[in-house]
This record gives sequence, C-alpha cells and structure tokens, in this order.
Amino acid sequence: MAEIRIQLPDGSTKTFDRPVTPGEVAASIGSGLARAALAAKVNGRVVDLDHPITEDTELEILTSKSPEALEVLRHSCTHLMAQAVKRLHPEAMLEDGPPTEEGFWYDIRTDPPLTPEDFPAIEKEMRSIAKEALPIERQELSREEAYRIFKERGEKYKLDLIERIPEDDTISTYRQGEFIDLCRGPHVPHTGVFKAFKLLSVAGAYWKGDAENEQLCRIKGTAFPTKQELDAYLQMLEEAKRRDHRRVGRELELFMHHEWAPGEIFWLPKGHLMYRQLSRMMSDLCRQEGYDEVFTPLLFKADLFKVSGHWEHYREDMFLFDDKDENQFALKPMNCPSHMLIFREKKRSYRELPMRIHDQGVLHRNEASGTLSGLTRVRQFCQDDAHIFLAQEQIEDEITALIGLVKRVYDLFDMQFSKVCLSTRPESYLGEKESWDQAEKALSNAIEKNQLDCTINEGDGAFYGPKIDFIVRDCLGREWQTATIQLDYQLPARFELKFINRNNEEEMPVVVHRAIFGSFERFFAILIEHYGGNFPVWLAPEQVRVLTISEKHEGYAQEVYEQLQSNGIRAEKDFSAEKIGAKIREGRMKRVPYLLVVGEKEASSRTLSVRSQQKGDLGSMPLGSFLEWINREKSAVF
RNA sequence: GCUGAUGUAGCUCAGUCGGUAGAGCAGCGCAUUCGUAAUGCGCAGGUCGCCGGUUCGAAUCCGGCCAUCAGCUCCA
Repeated sequence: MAEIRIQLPDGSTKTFDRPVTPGEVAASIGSGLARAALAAKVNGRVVDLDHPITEDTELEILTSKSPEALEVLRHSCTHLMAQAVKRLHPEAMLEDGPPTEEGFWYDIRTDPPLTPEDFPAIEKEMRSIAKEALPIERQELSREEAYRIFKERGEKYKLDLIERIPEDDTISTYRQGEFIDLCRGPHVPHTGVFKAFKLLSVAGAYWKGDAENEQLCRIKGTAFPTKQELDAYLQMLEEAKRRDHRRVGRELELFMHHEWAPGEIFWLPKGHLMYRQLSRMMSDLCRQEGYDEVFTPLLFKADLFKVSGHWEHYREDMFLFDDKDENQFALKPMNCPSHMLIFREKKRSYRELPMRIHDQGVLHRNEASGTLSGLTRVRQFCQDDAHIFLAQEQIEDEITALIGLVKRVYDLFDMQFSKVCLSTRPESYLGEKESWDQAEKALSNAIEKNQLDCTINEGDGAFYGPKIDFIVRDCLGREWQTATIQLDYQLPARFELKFINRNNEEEMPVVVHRAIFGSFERFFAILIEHYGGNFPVWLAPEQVRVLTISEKHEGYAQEVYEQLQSNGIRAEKDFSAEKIGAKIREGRMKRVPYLLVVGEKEASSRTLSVRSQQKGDLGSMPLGSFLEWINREKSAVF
C-alpha cells in the first residue's frame, strides 16, 4: 500500500502506511494535543476527528482556540441539549439546530411548550450527559434508511428535512448514546468535552420560517470551551443591558412611553434637545450637499396612495380613516409620493437635475404590535429622507457621492457598519431589464469606487428597483438597517414624471430614495448604545454642571454658571447641601461631560476644578481657558 | 399578528398556604457646610396593569383585554 503523506500547518510532514484519522494523527503528535482536539481541517474542510484519511492531505488539528472548533463545539452542544430535552420530554420533536455567532439554538416542538423554568432541569441533564462522555459517531446512510429511522422515532420535522436534502447530497446521522440526530456535522468526538454552556432564552419560531405554519420552541443557549470564557460572555451581556437605549433613555430622562400610545415616543426635554441637534445637523449637511428641504402633508386622500402603489402594496401597514364626508384618508407612511407631486408641479428642465428634496416629515406605519420595541421599531417616526430626481446617466456619480456621504456621517460618530448589502432584481420586477442591469452596474461601480465591503443579496431588491442597505448592530448584537439608497423606476412612471432634456425631448427621470440616519428614532437608539449615554459635547443635553463645595461659594459659582450660560453652554448647577462626593456621583451617573467643582481655592483664585466624564480630574484652570476648551469640543461637528 | 414570559411606590425588586402591602434608591422636611462615585435622622408615597369570575375574603386562583420583554413573520 502506498504511503499517505500528511502535511501539518507548521510545514512538517507525517507519513503513514495505512489510512488514518485526524484523531490518530493528533495522538501521534502528543497526548496533550489528542485531548485538546475537537475537530480537524482536512484540505481546508472542517471534519470529525475520526474522518478517514486515505490520501495525501493538508491537515490542521482544531483545538478550542480556533474559531472553527468553537462553531463545532456549539453545533455539538445543540445535540447535547436536544438529547437532554428528549430524555426529559420523550414526546419532543426536533427540527433544526444550528450554531450562531454567539451560541446556538434548536427548534423543538413539545407539548406544552418549554419555558425558562425548564432550563435548570435541562441543563442538569446536559451536565449528566457530558459526564457520561458518550462517544459521538457519524454514520452515512441511504435516504430510505434515514427516513425509516426518523419515522420510527416520530420525528416528523426530520422527515421533512430529509425530503429537502438535495438528491446527490450524502445523508448522515450522528449518534451519542440513545440519541440520534440527522446532521451533516462535523462534531466533537464525545460529550465529555462540554465544560461550559448555558441556556439563555426560549421563544416561538414558525416552522420553516412561515407565519402560516405552527410554531416551535426556539431554545437559545451558548457554549464556550471554558467556564471563564462563558462567564466573561455572560458578564458582557450584563454590561450590554446597561447600555440598552431603553434603560439609558429612562435613566437620563430622554424619552418615555405610555401604554396609551404604543409604539410612539414622548420626547422629554433632554431627549428632544438631542433630537433637534441631530435634525439640525442633518438639515445643515443636506443643504451643503445641494438638497432643498421641504415639509409636506401628513394626511392624504387615499387617491395619492392609489397612484403611488402603496394602496396595493402597503395598505396593511397604513393608518386609514374616513373624514366627515366619508372620503378615505391615510396618514403617510413614506414621503416619496409627496415629493413626486412637488416634482410634477411644474415643467422641469434637465438643468435642474439632479434635483434633491430633503424632508424630515412625520411618518406613521401601523406596525404589528409584537414588533414594537423602544426607539428601534415605532409607529410614528421621522426619517432624514430625501428623493433625488436624475437622468439615467447621472446615477453612478450621484450614488458614488452618496455612499461617500453616508461613510462620512458614520465616521463622524465613530460607527461602523456590520454589513452593507446590494440587493438586485427580484423575480417579479417592474420596468425594463436593461435599465435594471444598468442600474445594478451603476450601484456596484459606486460601491467599488468607495471601496465598500459589500454582500450581494441576489434577487432581494424592491420590486421598483435595486438598493444598497447599510446595517449596524445594537449593543445586544441585533442588526438594524439604518442608511439606505434605493433606485426607483416605478414611481416616476406611475406619476408620469418628465423633464425636458438637452434635445428638447420629454424624458422620464429616475428617482433615488435615500436616508442616511434612516429614521432619527432608530439612529438615536443606536447612538445611545454606541456611546453608552456618554454623548459628545455637541450632542449632550447637559454639557456642564457647576458643583459647590459649600454654600459659602455660591456667589462665585453662580457667576461661573451665568458666564457659561451667556456663552451658549448648556449648563446646570448643583448647589445642594450634599457633600461633593455625592454631587460628583450624581453628575457622573447623569453622564454630564464636564463637572466644575467650585470651592474656597477656586473662588479665591477665580478658577475652576474640571472633572471630565471621560478623563477624570483635569485639575484647575481659569474660566476663560475652560470656555475655550469646551467651545472647541462643542464645535466638533458644526 | 403569532409563541412564551412579565406587569406590586417615580426606579430596581421582595411579598410563603388566599387573610387586606414591604425594602433599597429617588422625592419631601430637618440637621450637617463638608474637596472628586452615596452624611445622618425623619416624613410621605400603592385602584398590586385594566375588566370580570370563584370565594366569607383575591396582589395571590380562573377567564378576557391592554401594555412590555425575548424571539418568529414583517420592516427604517
């Protein structure tokens, strides 16, 4: 028999005179490695440790330190959990359980549904299975055999999964003790490797992601190679909760909700001030970028939406009602139709293009009650919305500039996109295939020019045009769409828009829908979590707080306070009878960027002791120097 | 909208077996005048989400509704 040469990552080679498994290779290198091994990478593919190697290969033994092994560990942990659930609830039916970025989940049908109260028992059973150190064995089998096994076990969801496996794919199962699961693997070698896992939540999930189907229990959990890593992760989750915009919003009195206005926001003085700052910043920016700002009606006769297509495609999400004369009215869910009317109001020339209209108007969408959440999903909101009317050949330059603008704005807040997606022509689309191709090309060229790392969502565009979406994460890792750039051939056609081109002919413009923040509400939420409430000075509702050591210094402190006020600084004062430690604590908890301590020393030398929220005690300085300092920070954006 | 959970003072949360409501913080008052994350004492504060039912009696048990939370479907 020919020798098998196995090349290891350090460049060394091992030869064997018979087929081997990665586990055996690991053992031949050292018993420590064999113990630490969770999986292996053979010619770049992650496989089980008992995967047979019959020819020359490149091999890497994966231990808990590699990200691929972590994924395998978590995937295997779904089986551990499923086995535990089956032991405790033999009637449970399993669907699917993949690893995720932060852990794993498994969709399971039980009757009654599982609740968090079941977690301790399941975790206990999981620990006991881990203790049993059951070997995990792969078996490849025929479709019929697989079908028979899961039919016998009453696993109807597994049968459906088998039917959905493509013809020529290998079907495999993994067995550990009495438990068997349909799975392509790979998996860890035995259940003894699980040292640190935790079940986190349970929620409903529609079977096959279809709202028409029954719901299964999605149990989410996470697993790590060591207890320390698990604890660190759980602590990180706790800290993320402290940054949650709903919590910070309440603590800092930025906004509130009331059960009589579900999905709507009461902006309290401090939050409203910040909202206005953001709004003003965006208005200024848009003006600089050649946009004209407008404000348009909130309430329209249904006729408008019949023309725009919203009546047909969006009515379910709109607030509708009749006036006294029984005309049907709707609150606008988007600004685009009004902007079409503005464009159409008079004859337009090619000289006006690109014509850019910015609108921060109030929008209402009747979102399903279960989707509402804090500031991220609301029923009334404003966007930094704009529509750009342009000629087909202007698309690429305009989009290139737009992407640049989006990047500039997010840089300003030190924010990064977790994803940028280009969504292309869907199966059912409107307009000419040629103009779609051209538009998609223009978008991808613009993306390239801006060196954006972009995922292509084939066929995921809107029916009216392709689009680029910008996604950011909140503190809990959930993804939200914020900025968006969408091309539209549909609305110009429906509203019969035209302009007179260079050749004195009528030509239809293309419309670009774009938003940079997306909605102010959602962007606000993400900003809060991004900064953890520690806003930059230009945005902070209270920029400075003057604290007195004792009431003897109130005279001077008042003078300082008035000077700050007259210099346009948003200052507050705390002249209460508390000790300075308590006042500092209070000011820190309210995230005031600068606390100015005024006592005997400061009063006699006419200075201030400055304490920065970010940098701590900065020592004392004259008021003039502080004003200079804070004004520089304040103008960081404007 | 769907599944599950939750709803007690402004906030965070106790409240056992069904017997009529409790803490800390915040607030208010008084004392303290203090040097960089909590001074002390006192007072006040509740239609136990709402409606109905069971019961001699309901925060507690049952039903309906509302809201919130975790997800799902959908979306900025």
